[in-house]
Amino acid sequence: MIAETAHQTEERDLLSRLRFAILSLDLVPGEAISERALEQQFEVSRTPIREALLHLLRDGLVVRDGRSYAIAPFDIAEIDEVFAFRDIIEPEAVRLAAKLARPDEIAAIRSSINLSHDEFTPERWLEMGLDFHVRCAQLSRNRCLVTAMQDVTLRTLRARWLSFASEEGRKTTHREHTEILDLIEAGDAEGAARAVLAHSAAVRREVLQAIENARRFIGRRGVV
Amino acid sequence: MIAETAHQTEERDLLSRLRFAILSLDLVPGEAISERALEQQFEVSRTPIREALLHLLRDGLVVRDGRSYAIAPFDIAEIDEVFAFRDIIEPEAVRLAAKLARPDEIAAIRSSINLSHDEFTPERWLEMGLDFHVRCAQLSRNRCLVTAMQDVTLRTLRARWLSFASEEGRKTTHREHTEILDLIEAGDAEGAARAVLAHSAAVRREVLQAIENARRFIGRRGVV
DNA sequence: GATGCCGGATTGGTATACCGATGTGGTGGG
DNA sequence: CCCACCACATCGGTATACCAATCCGGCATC
Repeated sequence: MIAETAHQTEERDLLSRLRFAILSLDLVPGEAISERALEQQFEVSRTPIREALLHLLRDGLVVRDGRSYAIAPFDIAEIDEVFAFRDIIEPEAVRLAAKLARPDEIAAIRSSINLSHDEFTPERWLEMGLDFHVRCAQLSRNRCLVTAMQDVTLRTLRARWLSFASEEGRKTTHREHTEILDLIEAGDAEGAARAVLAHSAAVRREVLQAIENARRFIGRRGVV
Repeated sequence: MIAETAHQTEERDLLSRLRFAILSLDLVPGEAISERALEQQFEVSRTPIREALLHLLRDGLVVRDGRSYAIAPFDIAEIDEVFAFRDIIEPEAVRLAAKLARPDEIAAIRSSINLSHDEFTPERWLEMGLDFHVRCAQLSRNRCLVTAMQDVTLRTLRARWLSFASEEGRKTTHREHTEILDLIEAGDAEGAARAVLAHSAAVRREVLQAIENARRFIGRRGVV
């Protein structure tokens, strides 16, 4: 079990490295990329590159026009659709969570978000912050909701990356997450649903603002 | 544009062939499969096999335990979760559809389901029958809803395949689909939402019944 | 006879060679 | 000077060779 992931580590590592390169805008949105260029850049063969590209394609960080790949541009319309979709599934997810969650599961999430709140590294914080919603979805005991929530977080990942910097935003997020968790723990399904919707709206504003602020850093083809 | 998909055809073809082999129970649920065995069986190299397996993994028709692949067993719990998830997203999808759909789009879907009703080949019929819900989701103008609906249909694809045989079931499905489309066209959002829920419940019963009937054909490891 | 160990067969992961298609830049002709 | 055309570079798709890890079976030993 210890060495079991050794062969996966490299592939996971490549996926993470590629994803990080996209998130950090090292690979600029809208830019065409080729398997062979990435092969040289990341010093691995095309086979794992292809596999990673398929994942990123699924996650919406990479797009294909015809035969060639490109870094996905910021798509305001898509982000709107993602948030609209989130507003459909997440209230229902936390309603189910409020009914089904066990205290120890809630405690685990609570310690997780407190931990991530103490950690300062932006990378860790972002991953934790996104993880919260997925872990809440897991409380619903519905795997479809979990994967859908994963999809939602992944598709807004880059936009949120733009907006992680603000200390105030972090504190707000932590407070709202805690509030949601409290309501789930109290079994208040409707309250949790409302809190989630409010949180979603706040994040949406923050994200769209961040894209607007970053617009000049990104090329014309970087925002659609 | 005509020959543009020539190179894709083979890969798509492999994916379709593999999927068909799984759906038709030619590859039995729960059975372990290896890339090299498939390579010989389908007479293509491992590279496209790997790619197809990744797709099928995502669609839930193939699972991994550790390092090796296996045909996904029928997972009753998962099917329940899929239908529960569908009951969350599809009512909202048709509500949006009822508000946003253009008459020509509805007409296109209507002719499509009538066409598929006339076609007798089970393969074509199944694809059309599943396509209906995805195309309704497209009317919502929300790509997340579309992909989620695609996911839902794919994850129940094999189970529905088991239950496609009945002529009566086909007629019922066609009638319910027509009814849903009528309500969307009339702009009756709530009526369409109710009709979709009723249809989902009917399909769910049908599917679970089909699995129960097929239980003896599938091995012990074929149903979880 | 049971058990433990070792060796070969098989697995997935990776690297690489080859192919046909596509797009592009340079050159020659109008 | 402009346009058409051809050669070449490069792309993604495919096939295949190689590797390390793992699994299984048989043999030797207790």
